[in-house]
Amino acid sequence: MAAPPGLRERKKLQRRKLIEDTALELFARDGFDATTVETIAAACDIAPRTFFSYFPTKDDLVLADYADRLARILDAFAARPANEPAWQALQGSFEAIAADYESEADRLRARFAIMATAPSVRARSLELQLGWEFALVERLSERDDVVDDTVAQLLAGTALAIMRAALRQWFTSGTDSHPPELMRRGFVLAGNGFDHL
Amino acid sequence: MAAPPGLRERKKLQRRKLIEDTALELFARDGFDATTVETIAAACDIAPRTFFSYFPTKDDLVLADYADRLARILDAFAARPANEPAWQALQGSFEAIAADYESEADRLRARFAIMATAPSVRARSLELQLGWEFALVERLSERDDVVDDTVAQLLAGTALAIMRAALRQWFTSGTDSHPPELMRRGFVLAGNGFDHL
DNA sequence: TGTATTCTTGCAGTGACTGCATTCTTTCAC
DNA sequence: GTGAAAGAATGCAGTCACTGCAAGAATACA
Repeated sequence: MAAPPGLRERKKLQRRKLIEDTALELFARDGFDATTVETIAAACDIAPRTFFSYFPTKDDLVLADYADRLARILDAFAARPANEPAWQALQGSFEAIAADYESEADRLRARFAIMATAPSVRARSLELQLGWEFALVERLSERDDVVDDTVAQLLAGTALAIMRAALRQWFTSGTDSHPPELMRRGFVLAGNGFDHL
Repeated sequence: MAAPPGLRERKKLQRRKLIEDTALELFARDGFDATTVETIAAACDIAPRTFFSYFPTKDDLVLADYADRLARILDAFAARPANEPAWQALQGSFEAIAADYESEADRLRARFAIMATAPSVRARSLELQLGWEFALVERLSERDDVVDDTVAQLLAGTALAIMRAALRQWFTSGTDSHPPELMRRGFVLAGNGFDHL
């Protein structure tokens, strides 16, 4: 019951993907604000009301992959050797998803463009990332080598900051940069400490 | 023309403060979502339309002090000795505003409560803080000791992460903690580097 | 095939926010 | 002081995201 999850389930996923792709195209063509939910619905041949049973908000549609992304980070983190230092484990996990990012450059670049013009999406993105931070804090707190909650928050917060910086760098700099490298560089810098800067 | 800035100007500031105070009270009493702009306007004896000439959005009303706050950070940063290392200058600046925070505990606690229940405010808060980050990156990039843009983003991003962690700590932990100390602690930890954690 | 379950849809409504035109208040030159 | 110019407050009509609800359609399952 995992391979063919029934017609209903299949249709739902299919439709979800259709909405996402269609909307992203419209956003790219006409802009995020200029594209109404009604327009998206019409382009997908669904009722406007139906849109909201697939995505909670228009903003969230743009960030639809964030949930999976978080799951990937947490999985990667959990898969790290138990005796590895916390910071190193974080670095490894984030480098792993950096590789994911690289393989989806186009989609992410489109999103970056949307965020540049739609403050609400940018804001929501940051809020979701704050959720990642909390999830990481939780995992970090379970470790033996991270006793202090403040330390856990600092580690997670810095890791996310590194990620944002790396992605920003990736998008603004030329095409010759690679997320995993940028991410690693950030982790190394923060790992060594900022005191000598 | 700076001391008595004219009746018009005075009334405007007065009214702005009235709206802010009234709204914050209503939010505390009835909740952020349950308090409509119309209600706020009625309580202030102004037309609903007028509200929006004082605050761009309902969210922004809650975060009305963020602009001043940023100005304070930038001022503090600019006032730092020129030969001081970048990270140390950041630390000094953030400890300075941490002192501000401590003297406004009540107001900030009220805001913290609002953010806990109103995701849009939380999101907007993070977005405004991203603006602080950019402003700091700009200032950092002007310095001789920060040549690399990635480094500037890392420094600023981490500083903001430290600030958030410190404030979170302040609000969740007992009343015996002090923002400047919490802030300093974060800066020291990040200053020393996370590699040994 | 019939029935329960799970969407999809339409409808009516709320609430934030905007543009525009109007009216009122403050300012300022005379 | 008076009158015009500038600025702010207001009212109105409208857009758009988003919601609850109830009816209708599709799917699952016995």
